[in-house]
Amino acid sequence: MIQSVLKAIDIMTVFSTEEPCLTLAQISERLPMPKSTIHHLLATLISRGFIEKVNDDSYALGTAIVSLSQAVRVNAELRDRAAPLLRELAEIAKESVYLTYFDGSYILYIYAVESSKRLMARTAVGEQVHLHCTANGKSILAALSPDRVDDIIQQTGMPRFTHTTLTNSEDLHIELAASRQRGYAVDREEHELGTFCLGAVIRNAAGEPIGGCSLSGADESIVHDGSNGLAVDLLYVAQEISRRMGYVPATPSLLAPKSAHFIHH
Amino acid sequence: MIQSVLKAIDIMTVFSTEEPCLTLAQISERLPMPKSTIHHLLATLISRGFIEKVNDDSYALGTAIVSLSQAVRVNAELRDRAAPLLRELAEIAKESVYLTYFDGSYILYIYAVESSKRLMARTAVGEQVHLHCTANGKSILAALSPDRVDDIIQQTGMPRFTHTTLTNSEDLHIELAASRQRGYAVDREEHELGTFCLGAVIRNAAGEPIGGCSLSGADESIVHDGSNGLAVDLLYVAQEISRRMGYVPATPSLLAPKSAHFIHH
DNA sequence: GAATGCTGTTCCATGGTGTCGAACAGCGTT
DNA sequence: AACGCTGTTCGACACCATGGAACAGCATTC
Repeated sequence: MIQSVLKAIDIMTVFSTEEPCLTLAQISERLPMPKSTIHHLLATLISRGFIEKVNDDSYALGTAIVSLSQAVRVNAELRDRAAPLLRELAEIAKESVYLTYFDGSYILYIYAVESSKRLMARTAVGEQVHLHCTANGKSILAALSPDRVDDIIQQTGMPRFTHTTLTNSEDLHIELAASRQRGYAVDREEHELGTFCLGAVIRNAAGEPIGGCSLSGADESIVHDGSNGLAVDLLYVAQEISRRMGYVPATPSLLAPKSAHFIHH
Repeated sequence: MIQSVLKAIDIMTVFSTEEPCLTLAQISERLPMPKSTIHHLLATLISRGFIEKVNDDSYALGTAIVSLSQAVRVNAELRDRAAPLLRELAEIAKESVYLTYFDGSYILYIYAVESSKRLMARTAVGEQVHLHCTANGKSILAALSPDRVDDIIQQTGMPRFTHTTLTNSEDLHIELAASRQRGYAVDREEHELGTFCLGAVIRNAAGEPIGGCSLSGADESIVHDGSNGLAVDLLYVAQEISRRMGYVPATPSLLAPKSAHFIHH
């Protein structure tokens, strides 16, 4: 463990969306390091564009980080294979589409096609979210063993976000059984009021769940069973992404996209 | 300059979209450091999620970088203010919309609403591109002094990407004059064959150009003057983003969105 | 207007620690 | 069984990161 590198990383992780700009004094009161040490590290990070100075008296994360994230493994291997399919799905559904990566305990949003109906300013890409409260997360949990599910919720907890959030293990397991039967998971404002989602799991060559994709809308109708063919299209896309990741289904599915718009790649 | 931090950064920047996974041996042959040093640094970066191991014998950039990029200044200050407007624009135009940040020499793509017409898998977000060959870049150059333009092209050069790329200063200055008159810039497959763009500049409170936004399509009709109201809508959006960044126009513009769909915020 | 509190920045001696060669271990190939 | 190739661990030396203290720039204050 190289201490100066750890310190440099600690400095970078002090910045947040809420506080993108910090002065040296603010950084030093959040970290147990003397100002001079922080100053040395900041100068080093500035030289490589990881930190930038704003207004001569405060610091912020620099653009080099945005460029770097292009080369992150999940972006190159998962996102870039999934993106064209997700854009098609978004167009057909006329709703926002999200792609997430499962890191073992949480999901990380790695791609979004955001419709104009989505009013929130901040894009979800880069956000880390619990599994129990999203369609994406529940589609992944439904693909894991019950023991594994219990391990994860013990580790991360099941915090409440809205009045519909599932907050105990029993309810979650019932919901996961329903998701397995349907083939996809549903989120009825469980993470965010005014957001309803359908989510489907994505698997790798070993058959393990590695992420999910979801359709997200502000209208409850999106989660009504069979009210439209959105779920079928979502499942087709998730299956096709899995196939591109090397997954070979045990029982070959004949699932075809409902929408005639789908180009077969 | 803390050397171990510089080395850690050098290691991270060895990874690319083309080679997201590298073995220790591959890293060491690209960098003038002994394997053991690289190994120590990798272990440190792994402990914070900046690097991850894949398949027990190779390394890749980890997901912590994706999360970090959420807190990068331009994302928090520019992207999050512009995103809702850009999503509306994309919906009205039915084309891809891009937001770029001007770092002084290049533009960096920081947000995209990608339409299903865009076939390329990789999203542009995170990519750094020259100014002279994109609508976004030219709208920024058109807002700078001729001297500043010359400085930039001397520094970065004017590499050719397609047969329509402008590759000499004279042509560029003529084109920039036309852009100034129109109020927006045009890219006729100058960066990528099959991609036509309209670009408009975004300014900060001091009136300086800080970036641009663009409409991008695969069809040449998008750049035909007045063939549709897309340019007007684009200019409205760019102006509104500038306003949100604190810009107060010297001569108050009465520019209103042509499209009746536009919600006035 | 001098003094005070705050910034960010620089200096410098000390000892902790990053460095790098060499040795080790785990595989697949020859 | 010996070899070449991985990634990994060890250890001693020299370097350099460290952090206190001093400096400088700038408002605010008395």
